[in-house]
Amino acid sequence: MLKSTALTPLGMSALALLAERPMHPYEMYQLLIARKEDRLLKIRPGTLYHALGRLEEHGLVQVTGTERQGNRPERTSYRITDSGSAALRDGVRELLAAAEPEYPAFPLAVSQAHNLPADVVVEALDQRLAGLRERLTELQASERAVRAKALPAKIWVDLDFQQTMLGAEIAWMENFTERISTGGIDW
Amino acid sequence: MLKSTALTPLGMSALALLAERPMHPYEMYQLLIARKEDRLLKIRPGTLYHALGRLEEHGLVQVTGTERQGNRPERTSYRITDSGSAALRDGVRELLAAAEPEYPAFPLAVSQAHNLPADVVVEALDQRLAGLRERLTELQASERAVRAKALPAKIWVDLDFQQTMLGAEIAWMENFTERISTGGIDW
DNA sequence: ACTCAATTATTCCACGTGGAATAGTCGGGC
DNA sequence: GCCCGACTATTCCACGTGGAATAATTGAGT
Repeated sequence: MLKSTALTPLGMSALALLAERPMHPYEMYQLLIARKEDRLLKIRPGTLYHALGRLEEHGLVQVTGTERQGNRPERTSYRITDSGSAALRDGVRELLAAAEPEYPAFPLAVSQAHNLPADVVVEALDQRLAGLRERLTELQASERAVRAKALPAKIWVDLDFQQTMLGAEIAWMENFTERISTGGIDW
Repeated sequence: MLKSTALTPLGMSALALLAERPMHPYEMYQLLIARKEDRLLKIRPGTLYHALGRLEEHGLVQVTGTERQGNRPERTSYRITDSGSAALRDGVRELLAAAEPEYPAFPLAVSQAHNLPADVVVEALDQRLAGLRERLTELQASERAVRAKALPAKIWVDLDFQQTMLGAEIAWMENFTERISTGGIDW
């Protein structure tokens, strides 16, 4: 299987679902949404079909069959193969270990902010801050929800991580806007 | 200009360069690398040409002319237009204010980590930690370098931001691996 | 009973990225 | 004086994503 072709995020999630049980793409879509995995990756039904097609080409999944309900479009179900299971484990491990930088857009915006007058920057950052605080609140709510269900901690560690990172970003931004407003940085 | 088509990161950087002075794509490439902007975005010469083409289609830049040195390929130079300058300012402001989540791969990996045995997870995370610490060291070196040049602070605020975020990530990971190793989270 | 909206389920096209291919030129070592 | 590798400069193709298009079906309100 020539480890060559690394899994895309969506491919990895799809494989993980098929590791639970066989299903068809749209069912995956519903499950991912129901489990709020759209907090971790962009989930678009169209992309999912492409992803499954690619996984099949690479021999990581197989079609188990197609069925039809009334006059609806045919549903094609997939199941994971042995090399698919291996690829999933390898993929997760590599992703955990990967230190290659990713490129969020906000730092770029910060680096270009000097092109704008201070008051415009502060106003924009205040808007962003409001949005980030809202997201943090949602994450906290999600954590309370899973805690209430007494699920094993290892299932929701990612919530903890996201809250930590979001918290750090908010703190930095508060400090930064403060420094601009009070002239701590001259603009 | 129908604000419709948002700037891509590379498009924004290219526009910012042309706001300084007209130049040709490869010159932009060299400048961006020299300024270490590849810490903020992925810079690939090929992509740059496409980006310029698109900017031109949208009327944000104009060809100023083409010249040829000896037998080398023709160089096409661009300059920014008025609506290009406006688009740059708007783009930076919107990016600063944008609270839409982006989707780094690591949280996904964390959420899937429960598929792997604890010792494999810890080993992978240790690898990652090493990489992150290295990147932090580089950022610190860069900051010392710009500080030494006594450049205005608003030019390198992004270094501060990236260090803060990287520091938060490292701290979380140290704590997390600790909790797994000592059984604080059961796996 | 009727209609409008949402859901089910998939296909397809346009766009942006990344990497390879191309091809000429310059500088350094032997 | 010659060759090799790095640099200059651009083009092109393959891939993955995201959104629109399609089309049938169920459910909710009137």
